[in-house]
Amino acid sequence: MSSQYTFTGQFTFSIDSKNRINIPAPLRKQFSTKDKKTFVVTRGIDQCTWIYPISEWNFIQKELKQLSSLSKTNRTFLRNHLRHANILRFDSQGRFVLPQSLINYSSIKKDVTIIGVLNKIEIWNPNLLRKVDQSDEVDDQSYEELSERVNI
Amino acid sequence: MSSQYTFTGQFTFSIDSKNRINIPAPLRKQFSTKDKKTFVVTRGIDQCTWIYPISEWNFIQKELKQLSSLSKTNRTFLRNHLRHANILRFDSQGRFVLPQSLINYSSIKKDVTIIGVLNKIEIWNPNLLRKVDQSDEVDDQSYEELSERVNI
DNA sequence: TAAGATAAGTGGTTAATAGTGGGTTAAATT
DNA sequence: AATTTAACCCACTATTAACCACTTATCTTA
Repeated sequence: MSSQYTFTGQFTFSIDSKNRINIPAPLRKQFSTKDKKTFVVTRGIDQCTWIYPISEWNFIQKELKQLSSLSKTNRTFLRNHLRHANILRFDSQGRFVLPQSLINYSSIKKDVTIIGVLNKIEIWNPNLLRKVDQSDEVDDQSYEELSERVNI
Repeated sequence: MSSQYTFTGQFTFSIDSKNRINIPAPLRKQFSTKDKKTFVVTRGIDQCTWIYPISEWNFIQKELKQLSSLSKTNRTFLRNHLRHANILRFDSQGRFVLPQSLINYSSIKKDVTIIGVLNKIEIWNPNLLRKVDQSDEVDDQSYEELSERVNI
């Protein structure tokens, strides 16, 4: 089964004094009525914030339940990327408040770069994104192996 | 399965003060009704802009959806391909506005050369295209390899 | 071949929407 | 009860997209 969501594009917005971030209209428009403006924000694997429409998130959760907690990699992954998950909705203007913990994790200051990556949306500090672009870090071997079994 | 689109030909148009570019009528006419004037513009591999009819792009997307974001290689690849992709429609005059980021990437000034390349359309700065034309001439080895796989 | 008709390319104006800021009220927490 | 937090509402501005209009080119037909 494949996702209904096909987020693409890049947008530069700003976070306001009340820690609200606007979801770019082209992405927001894709939200299906059944998802009722509801989504999950959580830590990305890189130093960014991930946003999943709730139906996508439910699908991922089902996948993750298959993972055995005996593996250290699995435990670490589940710890780092599930416990920071917040279920949120965007307001009538299309905004939501980004939790302080994720602002810290993503090093968000004033400007944010928002990009669509198929079934999820990423929120970046523009400077960090630039850096990651250029670096050629070596893949984490454990995650590489995990990637062959789970599709998130 | 193979594409319904067979774009061919070369056209020289201009981009207007509002960054609009006209899709040449012979190419535009090929758009099927189901694609509803919708297409994706994104970075080409060379220093140009690529246009895919939405149904063509959906093929590509289906492939991309197979890639797990647990792999760093995949994440970087997906990000950099998807964030420059814009879903657009042409207006009642057959034009669309080329996003500023792609104008920069393709070094578009005033004139553009638009060429049909089977299932996609390319938009070039005419001067760059000339340069690439000349430098690409003798790469016999690559063509040799290609000849073993494709029969044209 | 000439003239009219149709389509294509280009330019500009207006109306709608998106992004942003701030204030007010309701809810929750201590 | 007081303070903080979150949801809701209103408003301003800039950008964008829809609309209208004109000119040039191409096609058709007498």
